[in-house]
Amino acid sequence: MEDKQVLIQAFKNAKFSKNELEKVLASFELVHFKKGENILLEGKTAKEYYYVNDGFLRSYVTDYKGNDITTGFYSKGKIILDMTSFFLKRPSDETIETLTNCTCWKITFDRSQYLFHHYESYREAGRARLVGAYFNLKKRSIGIITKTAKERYIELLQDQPIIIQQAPLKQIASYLGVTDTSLSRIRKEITL
Amino acid sequence: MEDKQVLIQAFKNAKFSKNELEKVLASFELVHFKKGENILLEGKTAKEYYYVNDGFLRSYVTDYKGNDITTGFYSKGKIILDMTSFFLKRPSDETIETLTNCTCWKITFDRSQYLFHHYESYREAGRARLVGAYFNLKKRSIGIITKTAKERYIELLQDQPIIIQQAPLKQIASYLGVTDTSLSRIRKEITL
DNA sequence: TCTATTTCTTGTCATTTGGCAAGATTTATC
DNA sequence: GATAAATCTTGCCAAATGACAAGAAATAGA
Repeated sequence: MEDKQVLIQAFKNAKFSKNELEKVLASFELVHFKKGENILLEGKTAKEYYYVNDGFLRSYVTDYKGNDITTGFYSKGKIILDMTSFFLKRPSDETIETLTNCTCWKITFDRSQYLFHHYESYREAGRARLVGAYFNLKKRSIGIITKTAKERYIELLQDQPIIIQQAPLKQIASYLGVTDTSLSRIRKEITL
Repeated sequence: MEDKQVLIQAFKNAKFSKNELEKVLASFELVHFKKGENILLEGKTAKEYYYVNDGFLRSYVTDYKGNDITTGFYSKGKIILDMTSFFLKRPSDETIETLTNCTCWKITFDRSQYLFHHYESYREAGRARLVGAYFNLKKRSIGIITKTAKERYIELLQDQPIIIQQAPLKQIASYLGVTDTSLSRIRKEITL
């Protein structure tokens, strides 16, 4: 049974009429992914975006030394959208992979674009989401500058414990901007 | 004489009709600031945004230790827009100050909002700008994680020499995420 | 021009974090 | 359940960066 609770929640702040909300919800299609699949590959252009219905995913980039840096984790209700690739139609610089079996609500660029230009509420919601993503990223980069690795880890533990629980240490480490060795020591120190 | 070259340049990729472009350009007003003025203050809500016509500015936040962290520098042609405050109507967490006498093209929220909802090209341009800002910020935070302070400094020197030339060392240092002491040493090392 | 103030440099030393490698532990596969 | 593979921990030492303070240099005001 398709329960669109995740989507309803995602748009709960948008000021849609009943009819508009239905049009928006009807624009999403449920898709399944197996653990280990890439739902977006570096170099490909994103032609859709998703909301996580169930499962756990991450996005990462490969730096000039060949290391992969995790740029985000996504759990139920989170949006999966490589904005740069999706909106600017450029090859993505990141890969998005499933860490578990997943189901996601998918919407295509064309459909999203249609909604964006025809429904004021949809574009307000979209803009707010974009701005929110920018805000979070800014907060995170200031954190990298002003806080120690330990402080950042504790903050992540408090704000998004699901990441600590589900993701492997190495991926959490690169997400926090430390080596896995260091993160292992930080963990030890904290649980003492 | 009011030469709107800066604005024309800023919207050069937008697909405006001649009439639309004129409407957009007419929405901006030239304002003057003296060196040392705050054009946005932490805690206040941004009710307008700007394009720099002439001069040099920076934005900064104050971290939990009381240090100010420079989050951006703005020279001719650059947009000055605290997105979070402007779009979400929230008190700003940053202050924007002029580092020289400045002239800027100003547009109000209400006017921008009008254009956004009435002109498809304006909202496409706005979205592209937002996505571009997100992309730059992401690139910068990945840089903080993967590169040494020296590498980041060299990169800044190549990409935006105007910042190195115009801003005081301490502000560049916090922008790069290092102490002023370290940056001073990095400079020395490079010019050897 | 002459102070006063701010900015920048430099020395010394401490702290944080990284790099590498070995071993322990957990997880996957047959 | 046994083996292989991946993940995590730990020890050792090196490199990067920070903290503090003193002095030099540049800049701003009077």
